[in-house]
Amino acid sequence: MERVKANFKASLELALPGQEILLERPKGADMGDFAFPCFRAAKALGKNPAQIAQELAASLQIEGAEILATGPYLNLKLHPQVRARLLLEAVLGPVPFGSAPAHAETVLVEYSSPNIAKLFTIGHLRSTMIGHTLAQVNRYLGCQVQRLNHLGDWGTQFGTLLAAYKRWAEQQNPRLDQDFEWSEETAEKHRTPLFRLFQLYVRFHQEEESQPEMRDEARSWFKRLEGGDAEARRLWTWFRQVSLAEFQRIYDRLGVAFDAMDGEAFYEDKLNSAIEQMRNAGILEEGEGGAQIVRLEDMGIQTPSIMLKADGTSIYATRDLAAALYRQKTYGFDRCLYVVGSDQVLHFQQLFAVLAKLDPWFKGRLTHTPFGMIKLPEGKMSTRKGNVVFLEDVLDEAVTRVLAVIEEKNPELPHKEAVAEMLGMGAVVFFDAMNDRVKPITFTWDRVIALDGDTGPYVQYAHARILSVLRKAGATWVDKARPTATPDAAIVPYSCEAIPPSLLGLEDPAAQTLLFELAGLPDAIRSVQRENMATALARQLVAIAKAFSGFYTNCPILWAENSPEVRDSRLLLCVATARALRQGLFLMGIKAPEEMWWENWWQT
RNA sequence: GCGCCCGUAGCUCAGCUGGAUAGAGCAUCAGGCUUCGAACCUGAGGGUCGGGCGUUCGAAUCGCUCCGGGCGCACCA
Repeated sequence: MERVKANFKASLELALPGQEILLERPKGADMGDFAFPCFRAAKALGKNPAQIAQELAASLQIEGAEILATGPYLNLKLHPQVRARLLLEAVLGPVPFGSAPAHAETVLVEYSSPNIAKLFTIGHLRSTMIGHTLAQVNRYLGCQVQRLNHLGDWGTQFGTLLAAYKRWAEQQNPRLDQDFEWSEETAEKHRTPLFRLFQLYVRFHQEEESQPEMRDEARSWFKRLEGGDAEARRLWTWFRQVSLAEFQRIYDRLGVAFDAMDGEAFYEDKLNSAIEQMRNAGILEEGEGGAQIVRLEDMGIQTPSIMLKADGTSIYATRDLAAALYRQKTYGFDRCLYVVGSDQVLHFQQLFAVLAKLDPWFKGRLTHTPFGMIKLPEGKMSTRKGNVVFLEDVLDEAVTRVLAVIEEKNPELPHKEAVAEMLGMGAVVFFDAMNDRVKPITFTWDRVIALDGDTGPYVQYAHARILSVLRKAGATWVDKARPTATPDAAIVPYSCEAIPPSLLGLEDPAAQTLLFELAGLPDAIRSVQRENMATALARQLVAIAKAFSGFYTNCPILWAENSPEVRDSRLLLCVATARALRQGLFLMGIKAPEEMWWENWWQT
């Protein structure tokens, strides 16, 4: 497929010397596989674009394809047989479809980064799953990826927590294992020490509004913590431990993992040298009220970056700076992506500006990948105010709804719970990717857990139907659509399949459309890497699933016109589609059940 | 007030390094299961791409401006 494209491009370069040849993907299979818009060439040559297209169509020849002038476009359209052969070779060949060979580029992806002592909300899902997808895709495309979880385990919030614990918990419930008499538990499953910590945090902020002096209490506790106070340290360690245990449970459920979990506290002993570097560079100065700041007006940023507060303690900017310097030394990265919400754009602009002043090496290597916040219909979510939607509640609700559908449509299905888990997760995670833009999302249960239409379960359903057909065709066919071994972090490995000489039965327009959409997958994967958004991949998977449905309803597979050759080519197309869907979902962290059925190849 | 982001079908959103007739899903309406999974498919209606001006052979896409919404703006992260 790539060879034909390169061939086409080379021919055009020969025919139009000096012109830059940019090939596009036509809108549909009937128009062709590659398109060359003639507008620019027309302008340069002072001719009508449609006329140029016709002249080129008459003069160019590519084996196995027609070259057609369609208005101002010159389209290369492969013969159906050739298209089928090239595509099946690409999907079923030895190289994972759409992947790229390993190369030396090192990409750091910082994502998830929850705050200790707070619970995972639906808001954390975005950073976690977008980051996971970016990490997977970059690895698939041959980059050396480091997945970093920059845990929020340091800062004034711990002062808040320590102060709150001392005030209300130490006497009443020092181990946080039972209810506070002043609180209302929300649900049985939240009755954990971490949830009690969360309650302390919320209460502190509520009372702080009427008693501003409590803020100083919190700040002084953080100062004690940063100063090495033994009691503060002991409690901090324990809070952290309690939190990590619950985070891990959620990561396991989401199938997300990290190469490093160095939180903010990890950089504590690296802050001084970072401050020193800034001082030596002469960019640190004293601002209003005695804080140490870096002025950034010359970089077009009016708000200076605070590096040390007036009381001498560090701030998140200090720790982010130290982290970047540490990563420079440790990984020598080419790119570092920060998958963090759009409410922090200014912070990252400041951070990148300070780093660029400190060392030009950083220029162009740092990218903030912002995403829109998730709002509730009644307004912004705020952990402090306690009006949040917890991620686990969303996942549980999704699974419950899927289970209800199963009971209705397929009550005999074995392993219902496991299948429901995969589909519920798929619905929530896929929804997030479909809308991966900077716009804020208003959370409503029905939207996030939709199961019909352009959703994860739609794609998963297409996959399950394919496997159902293959099961009826025989065990060897099922095996072709199954991974051959445990996948590594980004690649589901499949066996290489020989393509038979005859590929009858794929000339039907529905089959050709499916081939065309499959051919769009590599571009979609590259687009994820380029745009740092999962949207293109999610939408291409829907397009493939939709095209499969068309193929499935229009082309009989198992009893295809009494022709074994037709049957085999169509089965092969099914295998290719199943692999593409499964691989694509896998990159997004979504599992594809075979019968909406339990399977456990990824666990061992 | 200043800065950044966003206004596309009734609803939720794609499409944005300018290019083919602006596309999906949901909802509504009309059809399709004695045959490979109907968690599906086929069709219909539905649009001043927020308004205006500009650049261009060509603008949803680029620039300016106005309107509407979100976020941020020095010791939280």
